[in-house]
Amino acid sequence: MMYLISEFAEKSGVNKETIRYYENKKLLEEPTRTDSGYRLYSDEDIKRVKFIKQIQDLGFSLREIYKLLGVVDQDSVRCQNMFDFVSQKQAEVQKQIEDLKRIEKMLGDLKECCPNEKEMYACPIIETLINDE
Amino acid sequence: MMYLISEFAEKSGVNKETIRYYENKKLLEEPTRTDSGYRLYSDEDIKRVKFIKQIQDLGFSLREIYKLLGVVDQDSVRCQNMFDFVSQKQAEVQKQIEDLKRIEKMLGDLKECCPNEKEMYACPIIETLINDE
DNA sequence: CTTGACTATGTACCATAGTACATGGTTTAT
DNA sequence: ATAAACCATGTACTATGGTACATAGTCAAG
Repeated sequence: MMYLISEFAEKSGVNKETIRYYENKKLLEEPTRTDSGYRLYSDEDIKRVKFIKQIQDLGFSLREIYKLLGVVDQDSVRCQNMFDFVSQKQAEVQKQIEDLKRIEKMLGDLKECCPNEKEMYACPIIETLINDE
Repeated sequence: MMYLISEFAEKSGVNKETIRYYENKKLLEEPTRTDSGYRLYSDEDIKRVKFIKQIQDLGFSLREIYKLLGVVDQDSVRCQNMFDFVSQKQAEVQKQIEDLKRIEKMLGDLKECCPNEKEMYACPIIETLINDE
């Protein structure tokens, strides 16, 4: 069962420009072609695009996915590599969360320094930000 | 005390292309100029750039800062607006944290499904991601 | 045998936040 | 008076993840 690019894109849940973009970025192999040069895709290819999308949702960049797929395509020790990959990303995400928590607290602190009369001209938030060096 | 663009940029902690970029984006007003057209900046301008940088670190985009500075420059009801601005961003940051927490948990779950023998060929993580539709 | 729908390629464009560079004018120092 | 060091402008380039479009070839139906 082979598909032309439009049907393939639809079944994969992306649009066809994205397919070509992924091909260009080496996330997808060069597909087989018809005699006239039309790209042909299989169900395996659909799985691959869906995999890309799934893992992209987990915060992986296309660059990271590219590296990961290189590992997957090698088809050896891939389990260890996948585990390490996920672990590293988890650590990154944990750090992002910590960073955002710090920012969230700072925003809360800024609100705290606001007086109740919010119609005043002098804004303590602005003063705080400017003078806090 | 007036500064040429290089000294101004250095005192502000950004480089001079960034200054011109900010001017272009209307984050900084058109500066006064020398007879020959050189930009001249004051200590007030330095405060403004530092303010931009401070609030940028809190997760505000330049687009948002532009709007915010519009409010600040009007110099009326600015405290209320500033308070609302910070509150809204805090809510956004809280949502980002929740999203990242969900992702962090999913990454943890993926690791859980890994067997102890990490040398195997079949990778449960990959299977999970492909079949999890 | 022509029209419409599909495909190919390359390139430009979107936002974001700048950075870098080419070309030309100005100022300062020797 | 000339070179170094600064400034001006405009444009192109960086990364990211695509989207859109112009031009041209292909395929199926009527």
